[in-house]
Formats: sequence, C-alpha cells, structure tokens
Amino acid sequence: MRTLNERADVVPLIAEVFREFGFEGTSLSRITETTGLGKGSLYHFFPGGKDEMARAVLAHVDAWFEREIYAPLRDDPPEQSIARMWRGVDDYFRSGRRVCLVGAFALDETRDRFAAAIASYFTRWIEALRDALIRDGWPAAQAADGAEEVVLGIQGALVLARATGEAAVFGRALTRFQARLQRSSVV
Amino acid sequence: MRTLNERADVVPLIAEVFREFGFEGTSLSRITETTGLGKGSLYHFFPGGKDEMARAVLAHVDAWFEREIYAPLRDDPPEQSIARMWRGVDDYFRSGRRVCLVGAFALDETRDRFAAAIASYFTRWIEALRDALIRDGWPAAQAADGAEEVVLGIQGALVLARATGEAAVFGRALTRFQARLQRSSVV
DNA sequence: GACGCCTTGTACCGATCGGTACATAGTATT
DNA sequence: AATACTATGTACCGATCGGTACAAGGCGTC
Repeated sequence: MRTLNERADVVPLIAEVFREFGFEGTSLSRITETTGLGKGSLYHFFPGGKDEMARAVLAHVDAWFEREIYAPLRDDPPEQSIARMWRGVDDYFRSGRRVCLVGAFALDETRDRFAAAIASYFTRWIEALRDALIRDGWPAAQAADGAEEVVLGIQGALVLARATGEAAVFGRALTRFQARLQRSSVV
Repeated sequence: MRTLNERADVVPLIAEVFREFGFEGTSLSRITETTGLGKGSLYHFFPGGKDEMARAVLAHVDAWFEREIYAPLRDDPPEQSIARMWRGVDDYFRSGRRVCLVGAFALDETRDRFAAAIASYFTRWIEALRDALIRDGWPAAQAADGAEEVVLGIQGALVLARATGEAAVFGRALTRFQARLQRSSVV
C-alpha cells in the first residue's frame, strides 16, 4: 500500500471528473479510476462523500478565480488587470476546449445543492469587473451592464464552443468583448 | 388500466424532467413519476429506452425552434421575424426562469451521445439569424459576428440567471441585444 | 523496536439504476 | 361477440450506485 497522497493533490483530479461528467454523471468508480485512489482513501479525505468532494472542487475553482482574476480586478490598475483577465480566462478554459464547471452545475438541480457557492462565483466576478470599469472611467450604469454582459458572454461562448465542437467560437467571443471594453462607454 | 396516452402527449412532460435534472440526473422512476406512465407504457412508446426518450425530447425542442424561430427568420421580413424571435425566446425560456435543455446537454459528456442534434440546433439558429441580418442590410461579416454573439449571449444569460437565481439577468441581456441589433452595423 | 496515527484495500450494505418479460386490460374493427 | 392490436402494471434481472466497516500496511516519533 502506497501512502503518499494529500487531499490538495487529489482535488484537481476530481475537478476534471466533475467538469466532464457533471455532478450526477460523476460516479465514485470514475473518481477512483482517474485518481487512482480507492474508496478507503477517498472517504478518508472527504468524509462527507461525493457531496464534500464537489464542495472541495468548487472551492478550488473559486480560489483560482479569486486569486488570478477577481483580486487583481479589485486591486490592480484596471487596464492591466482586465488584460490579465482575458489571458487568464483564455488559459483556464483552454481557448474554449474546456468547460466551466460552475456553469455546468448551475444548469440542473445540482444548483440547489450548491446554490451559495455557485451564485457567489458569478456575482463576485461581475462586481469585480464592474468596479474595475468604473475606476477606468466608465459611468456606473454602463459598467454594470458591460460587466454582466462579458461574464455572461464567456459562459455562453463555452456552451456554444462545446455544443458545436468548434472551440474557435470562444476566441472570437473573447476578442469581441475585449474590443468593446476598450472603446469605453460604447456599450 | 387506462389506455389513452399518445407518444406526442408525453414528450413535453419528459422534456421538463430532462430539462430540470439533465440526462444523467433523469431516472426512469422520475419519468414515471411526472408522466404517470409505468415502465410498460414508457418502453412501449420508446423501445430504445432513456436514450430514445432524450432523442425525442431534443427533436421536440428542435421542432419548436424551427417552426417558431428559424423558419420565420429565413422566410419572413427580417425586422419582423427578429422581433418575433425576441418575443418567442422570452416566452420559451420564461423570462429566464427556464433553462435551455440543449445547452445543458452540451456541457457534459451527454453532448457526445447527441452531438449532431445539439450542434445542429445552434448552428441553424446562428445561420438563420445571420442571413436575416444580411437581408436587413448588414455587411456579411458583422452579421455573422452579431448572430453568433446573440445566440451565445442567450445561452450565457440563461446560465447566469439560473446560477444567481436572478431571472432578471435574462431580460436585461435580451434588451441589450435587441438594442444592438437595431442600430445596425455598430456591432 | 514499539507505539500511534495517517492512509489504504477489500468486502460488504441496501437502494436504485436502466432494461426485459409477460400476462392482462382497454379499445377499435369486424 | 370474436378478434387483433394497443396500452398498461407488475415482477424481476444483473449492474452499479453512494456509503460503511474494518483490518492491515506505511511511516514518523519516541
């Protein structure tokens, strides 16, 4: 018996299973398969079972966005942190070849189970972007509209990219949004 | 034993189950529950089981959009058919309180099972809208961009509306798109 | 080396999964 | 009324579901 794993190491692996199969489509056997961990280890790290695993995965995703996207939007110069957002998002979603786990959870009744985490992920993103736009000189109303439209558009682009199998949809959408945020106030 | 159902009557009911729970989350027992039909009837109407039920549901949704949205976009005056699209979409998705079944199927591995139907639903929508915009006087490139952005934005708005529990997101997005499509060429 | 604690594999649990078999009931046709 | 076909309920199938129990192995500490 090897004994070398830590909970932190295994969360990203579990995340990919949930991302690919959704909450209902993710079975314990699939998780043991991709992590190489047996049920013994799994329930040792996550006594709450599948539910706790999903919660850990959501927290992990959330922490990444908080660190890489939201915090910079709040703390760094707007122009710079927004540019960083485009890069970060394109990397994270693999230019449209990867799907948003939080968005996927939102669409079925899984949402009710994790409602708080899911809502917070999106509202914090929108608010951080909105405030960055305001600090960049946008009128408050337009900033709110623009931020909502960009975050929503990213989700939609991911849906469409995966639905059509044409990942390029995502890149096109990203450059459109980028252009629109640059020539300010023309929302 | 009552014997009064037709396949056509039961498809919309099954559709709501799939819409709410996704493909993996939809169990036969949930379907019997909401339709009132036992397994006997269900497998009588859908010998292919759950897979065929989902296929019938996708075809049903597709037929609705074809009839109410795509065909008018292709055949009627652009301005009029686009106006009809806004109304139709707002009704169909219950102003953001309902989710897109096709979009939900697209996000997990369910997509692979129904790839053709899912891709076709979106590409036909985008193409019909693009052509309507062109007939309305838009340059081809802008029309293609605008159509893609609108369809993608509707999906994103549905994700966000359900994620945040704030259905109003959907209405706001719809009016934004509507305004942008009106002052043509400013994409 | 002995002690504990963290980690792991395995066996097992009842429940539910999607699906099949089939006898019976309802209905239309004649 | 007899017949044929459509619907339906029920019982059952093996497989898998998420979860539990628990003994034994790895490893650091003393």
